Amino acid sequence: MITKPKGCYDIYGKEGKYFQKINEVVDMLALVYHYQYIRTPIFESSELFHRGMGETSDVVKKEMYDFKDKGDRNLTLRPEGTAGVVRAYIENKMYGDAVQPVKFYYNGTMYRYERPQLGRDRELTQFGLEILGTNDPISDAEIISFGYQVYQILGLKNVKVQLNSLGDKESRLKYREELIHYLKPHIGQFCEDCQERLKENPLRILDCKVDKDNPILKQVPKTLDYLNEESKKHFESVKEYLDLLSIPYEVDPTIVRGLDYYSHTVFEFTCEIDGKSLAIGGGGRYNGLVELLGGPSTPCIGFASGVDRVALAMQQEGISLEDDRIDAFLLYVNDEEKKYAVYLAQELRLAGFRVETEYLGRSLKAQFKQADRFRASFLIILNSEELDNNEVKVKNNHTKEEEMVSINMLIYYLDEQLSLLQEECGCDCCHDKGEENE
RNA sequence: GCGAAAUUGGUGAAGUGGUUAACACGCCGGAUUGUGGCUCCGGUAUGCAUGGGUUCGAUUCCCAUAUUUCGCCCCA
Repeated sequence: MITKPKGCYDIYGKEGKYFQKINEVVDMLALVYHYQYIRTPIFESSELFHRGMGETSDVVKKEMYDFKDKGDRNLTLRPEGTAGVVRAYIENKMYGDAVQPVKFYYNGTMYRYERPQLGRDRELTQFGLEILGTNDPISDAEIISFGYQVYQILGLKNVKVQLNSLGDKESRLKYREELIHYLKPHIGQFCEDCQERLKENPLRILDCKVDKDNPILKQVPKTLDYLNEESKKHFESVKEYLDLLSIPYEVDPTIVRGLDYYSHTVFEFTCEIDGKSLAIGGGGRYNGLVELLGGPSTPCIGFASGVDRVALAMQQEGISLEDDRIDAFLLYVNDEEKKYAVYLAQELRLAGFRVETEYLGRSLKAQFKQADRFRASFLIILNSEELDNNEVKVKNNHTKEEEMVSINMLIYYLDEQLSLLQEECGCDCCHDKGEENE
């Protein structure tokens, strides 16, 4: 048997529906927040990601999906969306466009060469936003607002916004030095990994799982204390706008994103699931990246969220999706009826009804079962003799009542009956049956 | 990149070095020759991830590979 590659997933069925729902909400919000859709290549020159994300990190060294094509070009499956968008911005000289800032949203698959484990696949789906060309704190607030609203509209209850500021480059470097200086005398008390981290990645010590309760960390210098005046002002302003927009947030000094390109505002969205808080999205300001990749100095902010994880969170919170019952199932037995079923199915579908029919030539009994599986509101039972009289038998699958309906009137009849059903039956009795236990 | 465990039909799974691989759900058919969701009856694995080996004989033992799960590194 040919199996899917390691760390990849087939998304379909119920999970597929969650994906569709998320996409729908993102598309809708993108429209009203006025973000244009961008679709960049799934692979890019390796250099783009390697330069953008900092050559030294483990991420680049061992966790990129690098490959060579037949022309011996070094390519990499995109590990995230921002670098591609920034490349497109520079390559298409969008910094010269009349409309500024440039606001994009995307939705697509990303790839990471990692050892898979729960919630960490090699292929994952993310949607994301970028605003390129403004440093105004209202853009920080807008990005966070967009993300927050996606989760709200999807119905997630336990989403938290955690906010921090790394300050500008100058503040960050100063902070890093201070942190190393502070931790160095005590580093013997930390786990081996942290002792390694001190040199390469001291900020990561702050959210080490092993040492999180070490009292030394309670007194640790905070990024916020090392912000220069301008950075501080920016951060204060972002918070004010978030208040204005009634977006709840917590300032959390341990939010330090992994990539080098972040500066100033950084944030994460987490969702409480089974007592664990799971990051479902995150982002921040990356004022230096456009320049690093060869464009003019351009302030930007972005956000990305893992669709897989959002879907998981929705599932865990028991958010139910729109009813997927069909309106009518066409039952038939002989060939004449079958032909009519095929014809009628198209007519009804084009009139906007959700219609199914029998494909496997099963017994009438089996067709009834099938119709129930589809949770059909109406059963249309075709009978040659009745067809000759231009009539079909329509059975209301809720009341079990049957009625002969003239074919001319069928569309009108179904329309009326369905709205009646909806009025009477906005109840639980026919919704979510058999949808539980998952 | 490192470490550990798992892999039996459409699904959940039990089980054994030796004739027919339990049970349940599902599915198909019948009882009910065009009205189902209940009941009863019957059917339902080219055979136990793949490739080697040990053996008179392996799904059961050994090795390798693949995938999955968990932990580490790292986290976009």
